[in-house]
Amino acid sequence: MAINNVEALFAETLNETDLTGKQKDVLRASLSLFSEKGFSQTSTPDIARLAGVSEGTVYKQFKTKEGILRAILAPVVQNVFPKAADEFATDVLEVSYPSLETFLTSLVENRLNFIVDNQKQLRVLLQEVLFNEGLVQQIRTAFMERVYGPIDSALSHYRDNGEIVNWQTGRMIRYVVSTVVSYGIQIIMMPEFTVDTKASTKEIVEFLMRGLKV
Amino acid sequence: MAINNVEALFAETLNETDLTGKQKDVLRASLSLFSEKGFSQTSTPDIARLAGVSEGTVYKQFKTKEGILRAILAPVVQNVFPKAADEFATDVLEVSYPSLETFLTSLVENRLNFIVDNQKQLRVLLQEVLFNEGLVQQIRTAFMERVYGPIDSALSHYRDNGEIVNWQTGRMIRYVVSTVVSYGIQIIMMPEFTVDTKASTKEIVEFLMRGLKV
DNA sequence: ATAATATAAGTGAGTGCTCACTCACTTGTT
DNA sequence: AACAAGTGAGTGAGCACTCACTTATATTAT
Repeated sequence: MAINNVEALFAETLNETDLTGKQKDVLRASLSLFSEKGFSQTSTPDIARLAGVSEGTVYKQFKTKEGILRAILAPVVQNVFPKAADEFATDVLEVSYPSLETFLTSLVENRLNFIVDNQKQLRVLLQEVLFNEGLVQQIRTAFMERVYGPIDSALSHYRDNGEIVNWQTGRMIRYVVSTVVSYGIQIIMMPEFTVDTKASTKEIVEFLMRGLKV
Repeated sequence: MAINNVEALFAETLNETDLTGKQKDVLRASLSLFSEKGFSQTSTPDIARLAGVSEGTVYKQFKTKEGILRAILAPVVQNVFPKAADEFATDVLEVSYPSLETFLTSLVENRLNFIVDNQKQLRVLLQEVLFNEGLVQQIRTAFMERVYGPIDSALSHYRDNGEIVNWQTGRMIRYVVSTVVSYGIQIIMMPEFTVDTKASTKEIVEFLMRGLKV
């Protein structure tokens, strides 16, 4: 049974910065409100109240409301894909290629856990990508540079070995991502229900193996 | 090559109401702006300017900005699922069950075309479901009552015949929906690129057949 | 057929409120 | 004493919405 440790993770991220205690309070309050109500429906007086600071404090470090949003999302955007790529390199592909099932299991479980760990930020990110084309471009670039490459290498390996269907990488990634997201959306939209990431991983991989394996 | 006929469809919907010309202008302008900028980032002066009416006119019929949003989304929420169910009954299941592939092809193509036809409203709906729990509940209820039943019947038929895997209906629906949505998201997020719905349908069905068929 | 009257639709200046943000000042830290 | 962090009243802008008035349309009387 996976435990929702988004608070712990965000707290860890905050601890790594040299912000004052009150500035960290501002970020925590902002994330909560942006996640619950949306960026636009959250006012800076709201943030000040929840953080227990003055309105001027809200602007001291981040200059604008938009700056607060960037401070919250930048770590997610910059870390989600590099982290995936790095973990891939060290944990999954560094030694000889594992079986396809092991590869998919590792990938899927890793991403489900990431969704569990970052669900508030992902909820904020989700609403932002609808109208923030700069952010969409940023995510797309990071994805192509840091994630597509390693997975392309892995899938090419299995394809060249005749283990999986001879489809374009983009197409296969689309199916993997959309199946993971269909479980991930439940985590993001209904945080009151804990999702068994191990059981979910098993179901996802079972379906993907059937869909992709020769 | 599918043509984006959302304007034609929305125009048809408007023609079916007894609203005045200026009121219809208000709705058209509202949909465009809500879709492009989001509900919160759209102001009622914005709507008045684009519709070419006075600010008071914006409120004449719909009373509040929120009322305009409801007027736009209600037809989508009330029609998307009933339409799916009705079309299923008359076009797909009325005669004897077709082959699994024909069934999936019909379903997938129908839903992709619906996404194409309603992409602006779906874009608005997407942002609303993030924070409007009433709307989410409404969609969920409509889905369970009008869509789940017919698809459950169909999938039970194929399962009982030993044609597909012995998985729960909810699980299989999740995979169908998420795969369709992975193509549909491209339609919604990047309307400047037309999506070949027939080719997409073929790819989707190929993957789903592999994933579900025994 | 035309004029008068009633009703509906539309108008846009104005309202009260809240917003994002500022900055002179106070408090806390080094 | 100097500097940094925090404060909160105040600012200008723009919001959603109102409403007294104007214009357009429909109905009725002549």
